[in-house]
Amino acid sequence: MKVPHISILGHALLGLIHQKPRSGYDLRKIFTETAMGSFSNSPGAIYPALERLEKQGAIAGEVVESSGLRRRRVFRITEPGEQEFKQWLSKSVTRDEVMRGMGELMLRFAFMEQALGAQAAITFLRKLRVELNAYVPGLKEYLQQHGPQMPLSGMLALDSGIRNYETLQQWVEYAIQTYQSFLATRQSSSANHINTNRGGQS
Amino acid sequence: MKVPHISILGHALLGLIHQKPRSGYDLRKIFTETAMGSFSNSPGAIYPALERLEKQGAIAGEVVESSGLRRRRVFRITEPGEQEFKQWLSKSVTRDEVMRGMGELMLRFAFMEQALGAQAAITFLRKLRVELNAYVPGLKEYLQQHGPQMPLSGMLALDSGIRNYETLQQWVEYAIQTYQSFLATRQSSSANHINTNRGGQS
DNA sequence: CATTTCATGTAATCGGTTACATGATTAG
DNA sequence: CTAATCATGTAACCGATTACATGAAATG
Repeated sequence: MKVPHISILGHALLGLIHQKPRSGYDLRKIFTETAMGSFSNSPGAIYPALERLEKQGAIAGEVVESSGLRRRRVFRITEPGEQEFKQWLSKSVTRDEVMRGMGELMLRFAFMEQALGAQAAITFLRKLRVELNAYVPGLKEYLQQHGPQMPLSGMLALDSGIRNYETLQQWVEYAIQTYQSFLATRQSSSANHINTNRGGQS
Repeated sequence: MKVPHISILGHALLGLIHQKPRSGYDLRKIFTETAMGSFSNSPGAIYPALERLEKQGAIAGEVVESSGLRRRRVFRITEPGEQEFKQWLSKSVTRDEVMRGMGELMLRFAFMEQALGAQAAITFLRKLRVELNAYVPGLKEYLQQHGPQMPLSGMLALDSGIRNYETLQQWVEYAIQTYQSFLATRQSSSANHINTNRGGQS
């Protein structure tokens, strides 16, 4: 009921549990073995985080004694948890978030399609494009003005950050196009015979 | 004397104070107004961090009553502090650091030239190049293998991360070349007139 | 004279790190 | 039988966030 605040790690866990029920050990493995390695895989981070989510009613754990293995607590997402998760995903892209680093934004995006659909992902990308276009020129201007008075390594470090944002701008264009042709392909099974799925959300 | 551990924020503060003596307010302004906006500018983060550094003997504060303004505590770096700072800068680039994100690595690099000289910066970049070249192919392979089974947004998010690393690889090449011609220019006040870049080392 | 800016702090809380503890099950 | 892996926890510590407090000097 009461969902006071959930950390980034908490939302990562929530998102993975939203995909399908998982145990703490499953989640740890994901953080150690997949590309989600930026999150802590330490039990001292994950188990307390799961406890908090459970206490908040966002997930529910059930002890499972599957075939020989040690008892596992498998968590599934609850209704309030799913609501909170979707609300988190629905948050608009702010300039501030873009400035402080893309970590949480990318996490949101990565979960977005499954939970909210492709259209939401496109909307997200469009807003991200707007914010990037508004933010990046100022960064470049800052480099041009202050660069010459900075030590070379400072200037280069700043340049690296700017290059990352420019790469991100290119990626956003690519991602939008990818999604649009993805949607086009989906709905163009109409023409004359198959019509695989008529009622995807538009 | 005892320097048990210093956080990233602590090292950022230490580096800025190493450049020249600064007050807490100066440091806060840097974090709010310059491109170092990824660090917390909140007094509840900075003043306690400064206290810790002072207690550890890495910096020393002196109250200054300059012309009309309110009293300020201006911190300067101490000998042990400078030693610790340079040791931190001298840490080698590890695969693990590269994987968990470039934040601290870039901070180190940004301060490196002033504190350790251009040669150290080049050495750092070369090691970073090695680690990137060792890490990135695995990421791309991971995407190729698992991408098709991932939701599109997950795949794109991973692609964004890979693009960032590729951009970083390009940046490293650029940065190495920039430093090499910088050094060449410096030492070429010998020949007879211009000789802009003779011998980058290969 | 009131508001803004300069400047430094403190207290509550919370989440992550590190390290340790435990016990069951499978593999060699 | 012993080691490795599966699996879940706990406790101490520490640092960051948030929000509040204070007070002096400059600005209008």
